[in-house]
Amino acid sequence: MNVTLREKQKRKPTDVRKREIIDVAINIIAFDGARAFTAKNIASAVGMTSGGVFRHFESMEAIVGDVIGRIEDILAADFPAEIGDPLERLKIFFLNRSRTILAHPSFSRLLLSDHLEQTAGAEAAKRLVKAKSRSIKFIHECLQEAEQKGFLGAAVETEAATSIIIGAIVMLSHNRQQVTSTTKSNKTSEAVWPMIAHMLSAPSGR
Amino acid sequence: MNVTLREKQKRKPTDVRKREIIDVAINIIAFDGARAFTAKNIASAVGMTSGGVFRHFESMEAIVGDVIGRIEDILAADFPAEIGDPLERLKIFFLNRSRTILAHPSFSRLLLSDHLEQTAGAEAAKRLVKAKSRSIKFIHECLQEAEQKGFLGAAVETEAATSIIIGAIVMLSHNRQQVTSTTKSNKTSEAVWPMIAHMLSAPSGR
Amino acid sequence: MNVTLREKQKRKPTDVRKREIIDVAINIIAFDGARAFTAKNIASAVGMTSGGVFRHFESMEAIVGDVIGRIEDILAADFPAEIGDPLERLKIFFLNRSRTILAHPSFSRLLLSDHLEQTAGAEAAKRLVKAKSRSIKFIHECLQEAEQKGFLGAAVETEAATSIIIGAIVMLSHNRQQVTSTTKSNKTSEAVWPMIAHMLSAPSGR
Amino acid sequence: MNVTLREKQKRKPTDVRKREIIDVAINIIAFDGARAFTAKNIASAVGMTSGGVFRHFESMEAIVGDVIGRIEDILAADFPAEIGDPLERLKIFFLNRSRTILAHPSFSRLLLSDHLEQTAGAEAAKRLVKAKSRSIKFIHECLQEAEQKGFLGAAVETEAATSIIIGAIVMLSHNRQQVTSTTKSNKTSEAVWPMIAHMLSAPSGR
DNA sequence: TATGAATGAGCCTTCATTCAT
DNA sequence: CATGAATGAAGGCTCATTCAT
Repeated sequence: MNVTLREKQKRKPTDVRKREIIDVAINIIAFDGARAFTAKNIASAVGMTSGGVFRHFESMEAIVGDVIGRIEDILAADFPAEIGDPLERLKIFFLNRSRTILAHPSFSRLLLSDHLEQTAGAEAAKRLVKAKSRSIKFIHECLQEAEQKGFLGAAVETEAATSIIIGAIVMLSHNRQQVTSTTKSNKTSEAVWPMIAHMLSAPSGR
Repeated sequence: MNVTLREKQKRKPTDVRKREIIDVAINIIAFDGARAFTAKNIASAVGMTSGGVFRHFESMEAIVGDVIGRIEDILAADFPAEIGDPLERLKIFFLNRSRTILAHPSFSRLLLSDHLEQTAGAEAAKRLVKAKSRSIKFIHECLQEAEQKGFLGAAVETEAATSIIIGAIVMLSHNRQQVTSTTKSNKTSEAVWPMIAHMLSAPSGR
Repeated sequence: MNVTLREKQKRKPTDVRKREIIDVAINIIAFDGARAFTAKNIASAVGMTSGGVFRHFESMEAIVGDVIGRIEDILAADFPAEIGDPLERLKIFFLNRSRTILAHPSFSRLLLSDHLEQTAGAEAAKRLVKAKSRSIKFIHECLQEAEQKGFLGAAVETEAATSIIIGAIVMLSHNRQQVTSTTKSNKTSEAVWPMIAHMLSAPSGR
Repeated sequence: MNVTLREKQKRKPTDVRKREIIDVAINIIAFDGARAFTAKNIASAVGMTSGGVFRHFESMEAIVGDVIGRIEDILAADFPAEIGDPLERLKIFFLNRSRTILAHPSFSRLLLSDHLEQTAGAEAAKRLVKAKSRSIKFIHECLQEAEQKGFLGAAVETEAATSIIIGAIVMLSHNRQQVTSTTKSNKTSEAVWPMIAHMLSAPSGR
């Protein structure tokens, strides 16, 4: 187990370093903010000097570009394959996305904060916006379909509902300094969907 | 011809300038990001030179401090006076807060972005966190009280519900690049509370 | 006379500083080479910190731009007003230019070295090239006119003569480490035109 | 199909590489300027990585040293063997040097630019200066001898003449952006010496 | 012999902050 | 109260150089 502490001068192939840098960059932007997104911070988190970063990325902007790429990929995996029932489809998406966000706590912060948009080049920023709105559109479409099929309660406004659902997802990872104690957030997240489902459903009486 | 060229050359008392600077600072941080929060940007938005800013504030950090102060004040006004029915109390708060946020679109962005926390000094950051969690606590307490009084549906988890409600509020001002067309967002926001109310209600009737 | 040695924190208006910087820049590029053309070198030669340079110029490139502007102006003053006799016109130009170059020893180095072209932005580089070729064209046109009027010796090739004349001018300020002792270069320069005149003249015999 | 892919992957002995590097270095300094004289530029022109350069040269300075060595050699070959008539001797030198410069267009640029002096170590710089002044001295001595023997026109000042002759040589390779069209420059160069000869001659006949 | 990762210094530029005016 | 010049500390990026592979 004493496999040495030689922490100096680790020489890793670009692929590895690139991945490390992107990971670190995501965390820095998400938790320390755009202002902390500096070459030096990245470098020292990865165990390098700032100059070394640029052997792997042409510029800071390029890093953000790849960060966004990574986000695109991960978010894209949440969309469920063809499922007939729109509410079922929505549920699957919601649970997938919740899982994703809990697995990558930095993500929702990133998605919400505009940090990325502001650090990214124009092209990458556009891609990010597109990735974001894809989720929104997906939710909204599910709801519209459900509405047409009469699955929704009369008082349900699809746009408002979309907004609420997204808000619910976003909040999942913004739990740090909140009521919730430690890892109970997991349970919390499980309790959320049923309530949303109830919200969407046709009220029996009233 | 010398019809009041005063507009430039304006030499204003500190009180006025301070207010201007804080307003501008809020907008910059909210919409252009922490990176754009520079003395020069502030100054030129206010119609000054960057040097002049420091006649009114000791440092950039001091500006952030006052920004947070302003936020504290505005948020504090949303809490309703003593109202018996916890759900009614919650509703009033929700509507107040919604109105506040729609009136100050920069606010929710600010609250969410962590920009402030990261730019502020330790003391101010703490105050901001407290202001944030006060709202959360308020919501949660309303819900707990309602639960105890049997006003909530059986499936309602107070923590999850808190999370959803906050999410709904947050989303109100994050509508820019979304489905919603222009000013319909106002209507959308009005449609939100009924749905939440329904979500909280007992499945049967009320 | 003891008007102080306070050399610190001299605060000068932009106009003055701009001029100082341009002067210094010319000398650095001319005598120390493009590699020494750094903000720090300029700054310390002027009595500033490197950062201060950019209060007066937007970028290094902008400095080069103005340097070229200055050169354009000075060179432009050498062209004589309308003079009938082409050889007389040429002589006046030659003497003007010689005087100019001896007064600004850095100039010919600058004009020859391509240092500037390489440091300048595309637009400024073009202007410089134009300024250079204007002199060449001027000389060549004088010679062509003289040729047509039969003022030149039969063996005189106008292009070759142009080349020689320019070479003679250029050499005037490249005398530092040469045979010439100190300031005799002035006399040398005076001796040059007669020889060129002789070179251009029709040989009496042969 | 495996018909000699050797072209890339070339692994060459130091001798070859050294020569390649020096050649490339000369061209870069001459045409792209001192600022472009970087290990990376050299390496990529030679088909290597920048690191590889230092297997053949200890430092950039060492490259410049060898570049100067090469120049010394080539320039040295221009001096004619013992020839009695000083003007004849001078003519031979002039033609040799012209040929040399037209064959190595980068040379005169190099000689004039001071790029080398500034990039070279002190010792190499001295060698370069010596190589330069040797030519000047040679010309001047020819002229002085000619003067003593009464071969020169009365108005001929040896120092001024030296200057003109050097200028003429220098200009030979600075013809790029000039009047001269393309390859006529060759002819131009041939036309130069007769004019200089005439300039040196006694005004009457010979 | 050559590649490719890494360092450290240096350069351009921006920025908070100070201060003479 | 405000401007404009100046400083010093970063920050992004390049570059010579080293060295493991």
